[in-house]
Amino acid sequence: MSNMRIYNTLTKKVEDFIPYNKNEVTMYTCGPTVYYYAHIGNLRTYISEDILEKGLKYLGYNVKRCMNITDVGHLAGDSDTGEDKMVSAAKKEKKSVLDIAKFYTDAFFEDMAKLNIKKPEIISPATKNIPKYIEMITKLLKEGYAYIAGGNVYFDTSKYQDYYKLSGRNKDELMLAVREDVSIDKNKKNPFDFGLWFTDSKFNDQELKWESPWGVGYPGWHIECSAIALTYLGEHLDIHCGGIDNIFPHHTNEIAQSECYLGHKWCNYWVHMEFLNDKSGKMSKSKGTSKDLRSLIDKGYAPIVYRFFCLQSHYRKTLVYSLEGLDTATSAYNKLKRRIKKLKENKEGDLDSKVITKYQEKFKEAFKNDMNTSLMLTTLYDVLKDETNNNTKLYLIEDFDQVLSLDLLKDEEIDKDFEKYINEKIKERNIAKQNKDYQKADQIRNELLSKNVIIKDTREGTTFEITK
RNA sequence: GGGUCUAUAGCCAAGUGGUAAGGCGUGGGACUGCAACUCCCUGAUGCGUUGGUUCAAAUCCGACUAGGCCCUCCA
Repeated sequence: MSNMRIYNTLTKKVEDFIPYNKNEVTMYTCGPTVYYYAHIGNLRTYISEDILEKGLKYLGYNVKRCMNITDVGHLAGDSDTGEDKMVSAAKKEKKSVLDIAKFYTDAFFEDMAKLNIKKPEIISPATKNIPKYIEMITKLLKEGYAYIAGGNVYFDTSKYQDYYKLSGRNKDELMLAVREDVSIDKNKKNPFDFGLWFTDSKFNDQELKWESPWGVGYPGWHIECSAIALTYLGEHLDIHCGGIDNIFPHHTNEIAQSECYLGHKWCNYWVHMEFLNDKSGKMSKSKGTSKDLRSLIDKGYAPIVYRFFCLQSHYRKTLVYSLEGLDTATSAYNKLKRRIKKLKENKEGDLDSKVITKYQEKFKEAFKNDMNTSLMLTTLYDVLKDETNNNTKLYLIEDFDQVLSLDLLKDEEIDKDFEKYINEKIKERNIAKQNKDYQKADQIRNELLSKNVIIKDTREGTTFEITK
């Protein structure tokens, strides 16, 4: 069997994927900062990661996946508030930082569930790993990769040769403090050194602080992911995922501190997910242009349609968010479901293993081709069009849906009373039709339509479909 | 200013040197009391522009143009 091929940011090439341990894959995915609802662009990343995990499993790997929840120490950029995001959200909502974290963590996993994103088996909040940060920082200090200045501990980027490898940058050409809200920290020896532990910063208004050998304080953002990944996934990581904006500095810094701590190479494959943009560019929480899943649902779009919308595209291409795109996806998704429903209503035939193997191979090839979800969907359409019997098709659809997770075979649940009501109305309408009382017939049809029930007149009789 | 990525029909998108998949939409037809659903038919002499390599380029190389993202908040 050929290997999966995936784009690796580290080498900037599509490469064969070969895990460190034969059939075992360790996968780390940067999780959310839980100070507000995750926005849909953010969720796009998690959808792609979900496909990656499930696709690897489909190929036969055991995947161990870990995700962090950032509930502390993430510096704020919101102008002059001088607070970190968690603290400022807590103040605004008059709750404690931990309450905020709990609330939005729960909301996050609710959104994940609505999008059929599997929960990673290991989820760890930043606040639960303080001893590991301290241990790592202690070792980095001892071995000279870090230094203390102004009460804080910093990583010394000049001690790590490959610091700019992931981002392809050049130290001399980076601009300092490009964003207005970034001020230059005079404690640093090199401008791109980064904080490992703070006891004194402009974000001193922290609710959560911990004892450490360097005083009471809180960890820097970057150490969190390294420590959690090392704790739960070991010294050799196969895949590290995240949004493309994390390449620099977050992932760059993770590599630096982890490899200096370990003394050897840490992670082989860095996989970055592109953005969901609107016509003006990036949508983000801080720009105020973000939308969360709730707002899509309010507009009448099903979460699963958003997943479908994302899968039509490729994870390494920016996808433009638009109502037109969502409408197109809704229409395509509903049509797809209807075709599958027809198959279910007419189950027949013996499973044709030859056909099954043929399409499974095609589906795998699509996934192995740098996770080409668009081609995976095309394979699904190929199955629907094939000459084979319905049971074989249904078998393949169910098989593919292990990865796609589009609820392809799921039936809408209908309330029994509602169903009875609809059937009565249909009977009433058919009588009206027989009497050529079309006004009444249309009136009933519109009435049902207003309740999201679509009437379908077929040769075999009248049926209905519930939308949403 | 530097880095990095992208550019195929109205939208999403395949294509990895051999003569432009697929999905949605649009238009036409069948069906229908009219619709909806379904079914059939329908679209790029063309792949941002421009040079080059080659028997052959959307695919490789160069230049240019446009756009995204990053340069210590973000997925």
